[in-house]
Amino acid sequence: MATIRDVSRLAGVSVATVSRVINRSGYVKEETREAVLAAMRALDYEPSVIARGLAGKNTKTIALIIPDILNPFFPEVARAIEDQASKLNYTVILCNSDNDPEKESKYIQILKSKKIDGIIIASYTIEAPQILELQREGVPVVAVDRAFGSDPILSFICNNREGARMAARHLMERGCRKIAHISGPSVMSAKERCLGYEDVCGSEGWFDPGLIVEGNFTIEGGYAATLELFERHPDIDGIFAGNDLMAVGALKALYQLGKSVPRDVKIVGFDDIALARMVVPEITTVRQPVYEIGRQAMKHLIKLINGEKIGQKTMRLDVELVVRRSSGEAADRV
Amino acid sequence: MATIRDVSRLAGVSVATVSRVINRSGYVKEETREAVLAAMRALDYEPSVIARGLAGKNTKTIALIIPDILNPFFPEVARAIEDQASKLNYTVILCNSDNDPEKESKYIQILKSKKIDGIIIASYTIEAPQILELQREGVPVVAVDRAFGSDPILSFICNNREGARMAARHLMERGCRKIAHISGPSVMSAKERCLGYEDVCGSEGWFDPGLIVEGNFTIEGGYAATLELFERHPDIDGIFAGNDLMAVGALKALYQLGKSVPRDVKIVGFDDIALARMVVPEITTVRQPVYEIGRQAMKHLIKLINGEKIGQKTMRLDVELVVRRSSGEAADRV
DNA sequence: CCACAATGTGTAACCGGTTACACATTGGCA
DNA sequence: TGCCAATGTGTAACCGGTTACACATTGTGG
Repeated sequence: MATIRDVSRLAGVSVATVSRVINRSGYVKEETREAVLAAMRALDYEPSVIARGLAGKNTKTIALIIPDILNPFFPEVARAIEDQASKLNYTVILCNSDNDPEKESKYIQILKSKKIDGIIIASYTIEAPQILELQREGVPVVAVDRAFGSDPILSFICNNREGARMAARHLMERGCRKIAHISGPSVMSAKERCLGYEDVCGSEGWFDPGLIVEGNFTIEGGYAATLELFERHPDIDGIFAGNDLMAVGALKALYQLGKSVPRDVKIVGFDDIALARMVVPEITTVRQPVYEIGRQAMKHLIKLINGEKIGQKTMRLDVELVVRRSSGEAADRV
Repeated sequence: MATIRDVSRLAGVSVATVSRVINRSGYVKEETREAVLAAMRALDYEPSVIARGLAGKNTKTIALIIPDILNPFFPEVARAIEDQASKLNYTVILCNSDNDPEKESKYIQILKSKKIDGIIIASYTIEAPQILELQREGVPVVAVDRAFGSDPILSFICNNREGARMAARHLMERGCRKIAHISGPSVMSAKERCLGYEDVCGSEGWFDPGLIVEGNFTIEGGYAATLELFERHPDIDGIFAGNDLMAVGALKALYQLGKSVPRDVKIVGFDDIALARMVVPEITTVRQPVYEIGRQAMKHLIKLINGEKIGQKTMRLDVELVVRRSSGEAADRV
């Protein structure tokens, strides 16, 4: 690969001039510029990102830390972020943390030694102090799907509580008289969804705290939670699952129990991952604007990288109810 | 962050000695070694991967080029590779190519300028010459889920043909008398699966070339293909789909047609992605050892990176039939 | 006891960029 | 016309490692 010195030699100028042309910095006579560009083309020259990084500039690399790419929610996040990154000539390092603080720390250590420009993190385990520490060391961080209260951390999440209300209201409108909630682990987004459910159902005559069961955001969790729910309350006719995975688990459990969806029980999930449309019946869900969240996260990370002073707080994006078969009319065939 | 010179100063030795300690190269007196290690610890020193890379060593970074992380097959590949990479202190750059040769080239260009150590590629579009060119430039490449005939390219795939035979035989054993095949796009693995199907079914009395329909490896493709198949052959009682996504599409189509699975029609997929266990009924499938493929790919990529001379050819891993409900006894409830 | 290998350590060039600073040259305005 | 700002370009140090080479020092066999 050609180096900047090869180019400078061929163009008959100094390396500084070539660097100026590359970075559009300082003064360069138009004539010289052309000569340099010609030389670059002739040599098929591509600046070394490594050398640039060492010399104190961007490495054009960011890291995405997620719990597990096998969880179908995260490929959507990853794709959105990678798309944006790629458009901006950035490259994304994928890190699966398994929500293990130790793995997380190890990764962050390595990422720092690689001088990455910034981190987008979606983790249930990482805590504010750790992120603030990173920021202090000069590493821009943006969180997604995770909020941090009043700490000055930029994060993009959706309006969980309002979405949950929409889901619960929808089930009520469809005639459900006993609606259960399968909640997620005790992270903020799961709690907010639970609160939204309580906002709508908490004051109903049929409400009972036993209608809320934890499902760990997994299919298995949703399955087990549903079996447990029906043991306690055989007359449940609506389930609002804290995410789509648990909704799918609920679907399987109901099939097992011999209940028909949506005739006997209606289901609403949350997230609108692709899986929601893959199962039969397709699942009604609250769509998170995942792609938009990824886009915004990346966009703002770049701003932070470029040293722009922007407000570091929690940004909430609107959600949308997507009605499908799982909450449809009982008469519907498919 | 402390630098190697800080460490050398504190330990009272030269940078060369520190470097020797870090790399376990050359001679270093045990005493000196300890002093250096102590200094490193005291300063919380971590060598800069960037500087190392510039100085001609590994960047401890590899790239994974896949068509699309949203296709549920690829998170499994990505996870396997990332796990291995992480164990070996490597970091993975994720690239979605969308099977677009232009995007692919752009990525490869960037990756080279980042001096990554190697590439693992899973792409239907990339062709042998491009990979050979990369190799010539000194970039180690390993392919997964893709073979390249006689070209000296190391690739890991599964035994598609034998797997397809297993699937077809299984359907026959389960009593199917008219088995259709939904094939994938014209890439080698899809073709091999089709051949395996023909090996088993081609000589049956009921066989008809019209029983093979292309489904593009997508859910929608599988759905459409199934509708088309049943229009032509309403008496089909078994479907071997070239991958699980198309099997899920077939499942949806059959539900739509009012056919019961497995009573009226039995389905077998291929890959054993997590989705196969998420739908109802769970799908019988031919399991690719995806994790093992990822592990091997990464392991061998490292060997190539380390300059080991290893045979550059297609490696086939064994598959396994995983019997689930979609091909189960008609009497089965779930 | 000496020659020579094995061991131990430091100096400085190098990887390929960026950039502070110095040094022209040009041009506009008092 | 003279002076100063704006423009244009080059030199060389620097980023933080690696490593060839030079130069001790120690150990060993004849």
